[in-house]
Amino acid sequence: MDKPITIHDIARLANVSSATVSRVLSNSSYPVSAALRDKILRIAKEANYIPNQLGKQLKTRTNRTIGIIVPTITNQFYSSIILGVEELARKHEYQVLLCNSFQDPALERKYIQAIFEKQVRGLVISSISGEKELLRPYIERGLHVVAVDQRLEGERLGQVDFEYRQGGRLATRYLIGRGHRRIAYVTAPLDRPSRRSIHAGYMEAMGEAGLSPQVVEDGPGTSYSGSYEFENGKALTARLLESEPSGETPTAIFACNDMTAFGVIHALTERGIRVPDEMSVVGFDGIDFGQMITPPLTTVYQPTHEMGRLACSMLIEQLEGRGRPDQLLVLQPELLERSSVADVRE
Amino acid sequence: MDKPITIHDIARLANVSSATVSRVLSNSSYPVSAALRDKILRIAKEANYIPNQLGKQLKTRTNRTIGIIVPTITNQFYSSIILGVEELARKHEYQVLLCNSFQDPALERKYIQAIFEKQVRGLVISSISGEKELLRPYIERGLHVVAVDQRLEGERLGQVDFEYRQGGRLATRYLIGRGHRRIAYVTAPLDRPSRRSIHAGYMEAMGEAGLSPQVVEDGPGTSYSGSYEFENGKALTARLLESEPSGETPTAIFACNDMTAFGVIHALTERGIRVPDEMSVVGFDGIDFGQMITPPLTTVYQPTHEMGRLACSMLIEQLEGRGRPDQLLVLQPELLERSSVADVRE
DNA sequence: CTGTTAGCGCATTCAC
DNA sequence: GTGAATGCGCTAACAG
Repeated sequence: MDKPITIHDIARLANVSSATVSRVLSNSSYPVSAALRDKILRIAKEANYIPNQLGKQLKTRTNRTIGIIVPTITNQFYSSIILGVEELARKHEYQVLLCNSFQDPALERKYIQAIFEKQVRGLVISSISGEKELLRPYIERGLHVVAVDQRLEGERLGQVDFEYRQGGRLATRYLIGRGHRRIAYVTAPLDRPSRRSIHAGYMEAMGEAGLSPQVVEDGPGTSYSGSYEFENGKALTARLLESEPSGETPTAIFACNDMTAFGVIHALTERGIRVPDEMSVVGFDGIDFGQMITPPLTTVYQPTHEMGRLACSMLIEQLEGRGRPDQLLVLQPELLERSSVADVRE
Repeated sequence: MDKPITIHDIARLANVSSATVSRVLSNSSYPVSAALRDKILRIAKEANYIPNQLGKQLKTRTNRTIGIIVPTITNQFYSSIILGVEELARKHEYQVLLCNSFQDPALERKYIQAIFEKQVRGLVISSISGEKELLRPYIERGLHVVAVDQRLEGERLGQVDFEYRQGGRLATRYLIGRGHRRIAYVTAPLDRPSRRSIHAGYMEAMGEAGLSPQVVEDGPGTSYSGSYEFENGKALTARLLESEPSGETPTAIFACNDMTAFGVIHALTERGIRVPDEMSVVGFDGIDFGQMITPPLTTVYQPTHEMGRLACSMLIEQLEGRGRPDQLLVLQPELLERSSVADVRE
């Protein structure tokens, strides 16, 4: 573990100046005679030269890494977004600094600060705290931000959003089309825009069909853990089933996301209620696991991987001076029809 | 987006030298009078000073970030490890540079190089290519490595390993204990140590019980995609069911990991074969999703989150000069009994 | 085409 | 206690 060799070392070895070495080794367009170039390249190779990017970065004020902040990587919804981001980052020779915020605004704040101090100037974020105030000072100092999944009100940032409301409508209308009249909506706390939008879409579709909505919502303040969504789906289903007079039991349950839908199906199966024969279930997300359970989950598909790719692409455009800093991309929902919904039996 | 302010700026503002500012702002133990300290702190705050870690890192040759390379973050097995790593990293004020290798040795190589160039000196890796040769030159130059999940033969690196063989035995013996005699083992290519070990454990347990093993292995060279494991589980099950005379059909299937087991269950269900009544299934991993499917998957539990934590802890010990660079930690398997296994009906 | 010089922002000798 | 000077490794003017 001897002292790492620098361009000066190889400059000495080659009897040239370190400037020339730099020009060659950094692929500068600056002209250097072929002879010297070859010689330097050869010597660098022999000496096993490895450039120190810190020096380069400090000098050039560029930094080929982008930060990414999501609630938790364990949720496939987010890991899929991250994969998309990383895929595009790789293509452009960037690397990814990953942060899990656990929906904790304090942590979020700390990470943003740390990222910025490391001179990272690109950030993809799925923020829950939704405080654009948090980001603003950094943006003013040159941080480029693309918000994904969660809409962030703010002028100077890119957004890859999703038509959640339309998704809520789509799923609900689909169920109505299959003959369902009593459709429950089961949801985690309506404390963020995306959830409120899905809920609104559900309400709208129910309203236009003259049906009365039935919403079961978890109370706020539940601490965030890896399997919260799943447990919540189970709990809410229990509540739904027990609170209603049996004549009023819904024939279909629409869940705010796939993980919750898994919990719903689990609770149903546990009680001997067959899906979809006795109860239809629709989720929201379209994560891969939906196809692995029995029955495969019918759901509203969100192109997470694509969202990650787009967000990263947008970000890199900004970082490299192309593209406007306030681009808004809104992706449209699609219904992913699998096998968890049946026509209602009259 | 004006020029960022540096310690020199605030030195000027406070009428002191930048050295003094540095001492105060970097929490140096070096003595500075209380009066100056307060003044500098105040001015720095007013000016919204944000330190540039690049400068600091270049000078101090420290770098509070650790790299992590895994095949793919989309597999909950790995995302859970990462979460563990990140959790401990956060506790020690480190950040995490994430890389997905997609089991591609070339990519792996590229990432290691990039990480090293960024002066990152700590790496947690779940390498598939298993070439310790790849790592050696970097280790010699000061990279600290902890291998997780996949054993890497090499002297100068930490390892958090798992008793795969014992896990294979455990699952197989469990099935035998429940009365099964024809137990098939369904696996992705036996091209890495962990898989070979599980397989060996299976063979051993079958042998000692005087039973004949029945192994279905996928051919090598399949390209890696997110749902490979699942698809493979389906395909291998189909092969298993079709190749055997019906009298020889196994009563239980042991899969090399949970995702594969999901595929197995899926294929079974598709064919109207009920789990566990007509066929028992055991997985390997213990990922969260196992409890969300129907029936909940009985499996060999691997404490992935804990593995991530331990790996990171080990790494940080090394980075900070404590702890030996060749520590080996071997975690023991446990059987996670859920509902996908039934006693065999004679 | 090549070399000299001067920093990027910071921490750290060494004088005082 | 404090400041002046130096350099981490690299690139980018500016001369030649």
